[in-house]
Amino acid sequence: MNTANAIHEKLHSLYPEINSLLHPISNNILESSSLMRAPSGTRLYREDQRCDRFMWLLEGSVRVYKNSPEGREITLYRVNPGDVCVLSLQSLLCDEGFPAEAVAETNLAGISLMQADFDKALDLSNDFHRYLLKILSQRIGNVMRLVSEVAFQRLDLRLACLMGQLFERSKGEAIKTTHAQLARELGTTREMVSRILKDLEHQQCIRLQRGEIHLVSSESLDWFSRTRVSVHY
Amino acid sequence: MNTANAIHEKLHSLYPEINSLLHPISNNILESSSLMRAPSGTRLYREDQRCDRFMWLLEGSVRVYKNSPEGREITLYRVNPGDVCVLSLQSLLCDEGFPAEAVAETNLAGISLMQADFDKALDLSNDFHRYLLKILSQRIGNVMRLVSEVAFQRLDLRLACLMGQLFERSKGEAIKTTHAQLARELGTTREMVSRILKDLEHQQCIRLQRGEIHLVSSESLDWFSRTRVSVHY
DNA sequence: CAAGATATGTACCTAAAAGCACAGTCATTT
DNA sequence: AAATGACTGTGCTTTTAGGTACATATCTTG
Repeated sequence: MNTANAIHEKLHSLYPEINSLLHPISNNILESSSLMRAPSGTRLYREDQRCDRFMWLLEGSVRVYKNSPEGREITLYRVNPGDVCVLSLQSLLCDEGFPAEAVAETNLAGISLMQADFDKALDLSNDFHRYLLKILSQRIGNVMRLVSEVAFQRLDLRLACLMGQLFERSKGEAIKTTHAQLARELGTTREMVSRILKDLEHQQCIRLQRGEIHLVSSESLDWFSRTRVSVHY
Repeated sequence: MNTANAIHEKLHSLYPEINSLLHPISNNILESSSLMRAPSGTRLYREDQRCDRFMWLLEGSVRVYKNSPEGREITLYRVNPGDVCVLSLQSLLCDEGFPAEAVAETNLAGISLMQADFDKALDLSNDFHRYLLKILSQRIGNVMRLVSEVAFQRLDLRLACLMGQLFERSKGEAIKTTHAQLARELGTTREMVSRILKDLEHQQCIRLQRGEIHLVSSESLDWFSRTRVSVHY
């Protein structure tokens, strides 16, 4: 396939750290792969849908979440560049449909393999399936952490922790998001988020503006989220 | 190792369905494996502990759960015969400790491999690592379902659903358990379970006795738990 | 059987989360 | 600048879950 070289280069430039891992198999994989692109907002999977392709994300970010009957949502995790899409794996390996929904948060680029090619790649390289096992294991650990957070942690702590992570990511720059978006992360309602944020503002942790949240005191914010473990992002 | 044949026979007699899967590798694996036994109640892993062995369960059942700071617990899933211990995998593959606790609910028997032997087995058989990928994928799907249940479902529904599964298992025979045990399944308190059960008794779904719960009307019970998906057991 | 230990029932209270209703506020488009 | 739509703030109510504190019941074991 004539795009193989381009993909190859992209992969290697973006993820030097997995170069060595991929090296022995990349040529074989890429020969039968194709570059996929999808615009921001694309619904990649719906609940219980089957899927017949294996996806390896190169660029962008995918949000994987669950819906509630009442119309709420909770984010389970994100797929970031270098990550394999755990969900497509499940669909390929088990005979079950998809256990969640997935949507592109940004424009995406990725490698896509047909089932047969995926099988071939899997058999070709020990490093490749070892990589998959590792990704899956990590994911499972994170989802298990999420269970215990949802079951045992108060909402204000979970929100404070989430913001702590976002601020860490942005290096203290203002977070650009809405209350409704944060609610969809945590599986709660917009009102609850508004209330808690207002509270945190009164406590001099943050400053609120339409569409963004500014960090005022990371110490005060940490006061809440300490003892918490990373799940989101 | 001289126990290899015994293990081999046990494996094949207990799990004829995975015979074909194991066949090409079982001899290689079993040569370096050892049969492990543990009495009911053994704590197999503690949170954040590392582990250096790969476990394959032959007999018994392991409960994997999380603790809350307030002393509550929630069951994440169970490891049943034929299942590989996902947790030990994570510990072996990632550099992280264990994300949960695990305890033997019954007497256990299983195959145990040292890290090096596990690696060898992994490289030897495509079927073996494919099997692992499948188990991990299924597990992840179940844990994701659990997240959405905990986040979105009312406690009485979750409890009714859990009992529905237990009664299905027991074919309608009385469930032998205590309210406190059920609370530990669901991540709630004993009092809540007592209250909800009493409620269900008043609604002619069940009949309560010390240490056991009798099914009165599976229809009434289903009235609650319909639309739910299996997570426990 | 007496004495623990374990299991259950429940009245009462508090707190967390959600739901509702609506009033503002800001930004973009026409 | 008026209109529209997205976003935010908040008072009020209700629901759900949890916590306390006992009372009672049932098992087990010496």
